[in-house]
Amino acid sequence: MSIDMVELRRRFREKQYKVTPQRQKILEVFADHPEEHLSAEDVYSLLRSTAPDIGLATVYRTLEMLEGLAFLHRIEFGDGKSRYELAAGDSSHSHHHLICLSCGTVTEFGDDLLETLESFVSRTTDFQITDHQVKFYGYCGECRKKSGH
Amino acid sequence: MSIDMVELRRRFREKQYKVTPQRQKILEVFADHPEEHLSAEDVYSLLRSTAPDIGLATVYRTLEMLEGLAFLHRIEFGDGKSRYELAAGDSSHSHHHLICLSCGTVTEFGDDLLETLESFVSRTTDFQITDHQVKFYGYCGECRKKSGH
DNA sequence: TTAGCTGCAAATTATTTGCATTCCG
DNA sequence: CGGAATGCAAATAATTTGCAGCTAA
Repeated sequence: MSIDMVELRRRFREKQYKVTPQRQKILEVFADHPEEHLSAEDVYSLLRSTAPDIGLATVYRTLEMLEGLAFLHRIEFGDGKSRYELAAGDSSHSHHHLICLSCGTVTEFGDDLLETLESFVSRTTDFQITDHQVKFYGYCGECRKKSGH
Repeated sequence: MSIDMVELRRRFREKQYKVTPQRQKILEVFADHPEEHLSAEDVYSLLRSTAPDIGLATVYRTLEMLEGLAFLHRIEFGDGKSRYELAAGDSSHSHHHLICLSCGTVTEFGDDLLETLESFVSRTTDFQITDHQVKFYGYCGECRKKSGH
């Protein structure tokens, strides 16, 4: 996956953010690791080889900013650290997470059945939904085989 | 809402946990604050008047234990602290959270449309789901009125 | 009696912030 | 040039842990 630099510059300019090499490198890390849920520390480690001079504080500041610009999605899996993933380009960002209670593995599950629920909520409340997040907890195939859950 | 002490003693005995006054007080706090999402610090503060000698560490340890026993549900709203709420007695624990991006208010939304999605996942993957968590982000009625989102 | 609890203080861990310096636009 | 952004180190904030003294079963 690669980053649309034109779109990036446009969105940055809008908020008068500067396009710095650090920010580009950080986004690249996500582009190079699709389907992964990276913590600030993860990103920092992954940058060690390519750009060893980027500070951890910069990573934190950049992640926060990129989330604000909707380039990244923040997810909390309950392990104490925030994790991020590249937001899908368009609207169909709908994928959910299956979290195994036994081994902790997180797998993706893409689907849009949730749209039904979303529109139902919109219809029955005065809440305007812009985004959603779903997590399923349970036992993955591997673990079920091993322990028979 | 009140706690079923018989059930509690039964579940505690199973894991040989002791029924201490501290643990009871902590559960009472949740019983006295339904529909709220309390952090460890919240619980600790609420106990100040009734049981000023309960330490914060005990609160943390108890919350973790009660989550393990499924007496409590843990939720992360992304504000840096874990929050807990009383798990509904039976299976119909299904209520979701509507999180306002503008004012931060979290409201409950009870529904079970999600069962459909859950059974679909079960059917199409080898993942056995035991629980789920849904969060909707958007703008609440109040804020929409004010800012016209 | 005794394994499990508790309170307290000290230790960790994730994240934030102050500030002098550097750099994009 | 000038306001933003960066790196580093120090500061916070949430949660965890070690330990000696308690207490439920």
